[in-house]
Amino acid sequence: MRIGELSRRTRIPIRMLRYYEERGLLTPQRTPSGYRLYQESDVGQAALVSSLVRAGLPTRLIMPLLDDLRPKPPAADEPGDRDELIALFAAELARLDRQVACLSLSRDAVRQHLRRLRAAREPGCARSRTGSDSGAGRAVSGPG
Amino acid sequence: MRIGELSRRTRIPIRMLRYYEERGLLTPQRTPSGYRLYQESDVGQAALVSSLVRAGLPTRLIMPLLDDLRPKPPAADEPGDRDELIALFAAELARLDRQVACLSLSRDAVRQHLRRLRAAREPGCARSRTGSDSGAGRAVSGPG
DNA sequence: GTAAAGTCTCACGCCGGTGTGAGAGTCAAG
DNA sequence: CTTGACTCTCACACCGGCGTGAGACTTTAC
Repeated sequence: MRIGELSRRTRIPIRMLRYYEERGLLTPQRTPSGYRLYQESDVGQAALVSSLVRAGLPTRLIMPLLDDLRPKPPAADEPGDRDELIALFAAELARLDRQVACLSLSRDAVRQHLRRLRAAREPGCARSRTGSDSGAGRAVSGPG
Repeated sequence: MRIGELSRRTRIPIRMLRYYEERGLLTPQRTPSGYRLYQESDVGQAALVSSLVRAGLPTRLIMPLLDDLRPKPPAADEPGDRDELIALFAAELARLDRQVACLSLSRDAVRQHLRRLRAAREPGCARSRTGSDSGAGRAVSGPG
């Protein structure tokens, strides 16, 4: 499929799909005329990438993550900077740990705040069903 | 205390402390000569703010959060944009939930990746106790 | 052939969070 | 007084994620 269809199906702006490619997170083929050609599996991949990006992960980190999550043979990287890589990822892991902690804390705070906000709204005046949903979800969906 | 001490104690760059003030997240008093004067309680506050920011919360949302967490009388905001605020925070909450999930996933993947990396390095050579720490934590600490 | 929709690249710009430096004022210590 | 550490404001700039527009080409539909 071409970029437009992928965009429609994933709800990811075309701009972003190109951006992901620029970052090496999506590697569509090209038609002779230069149009990007995506495969069915790219739908899931794109959604995943988008999800990770929105989670605040730097794209640099997403790439190796994708490599790791895919059914890839434990092939030969360049051994040599292994130690360096290990250090890098260890640092990254620590950072992620901290970030998760912060995030959880923030989430709890927001939750708390929301609760109060909602409680404070209807002290007595019954105001049946003020729409208070939160259209979340449906971002990462498998290609099926 | 002045900004330098606060910076040392919170490990937050001075620049950022000023930035937080600019955003209304920290409101130090001033000496006659213009120096910022922080109180003991600002240590915790600053740490919290920093934590929230690093978690990806936009500063605009942090402000009302802080208001909420503080021992404040349930005073009169402008009622009117309440609904708007609620919607906003609901969306933010959803975002955070997703973010936490994604982040955890990523963290696990990184962990996994690290494990493989490390395993691949020492196929046979016993090398007792390869240091594998990750100095996380100790970001948000209460003032006392 | 022509029009319309889709795509390409390139490039500018915004925003939020940060780093950094310049130039001036403040304060404590000698 | 001078000196050095600290602080002030202002301002430029970077980076990452994103929007948007220009100008050219491709594909599709009539």
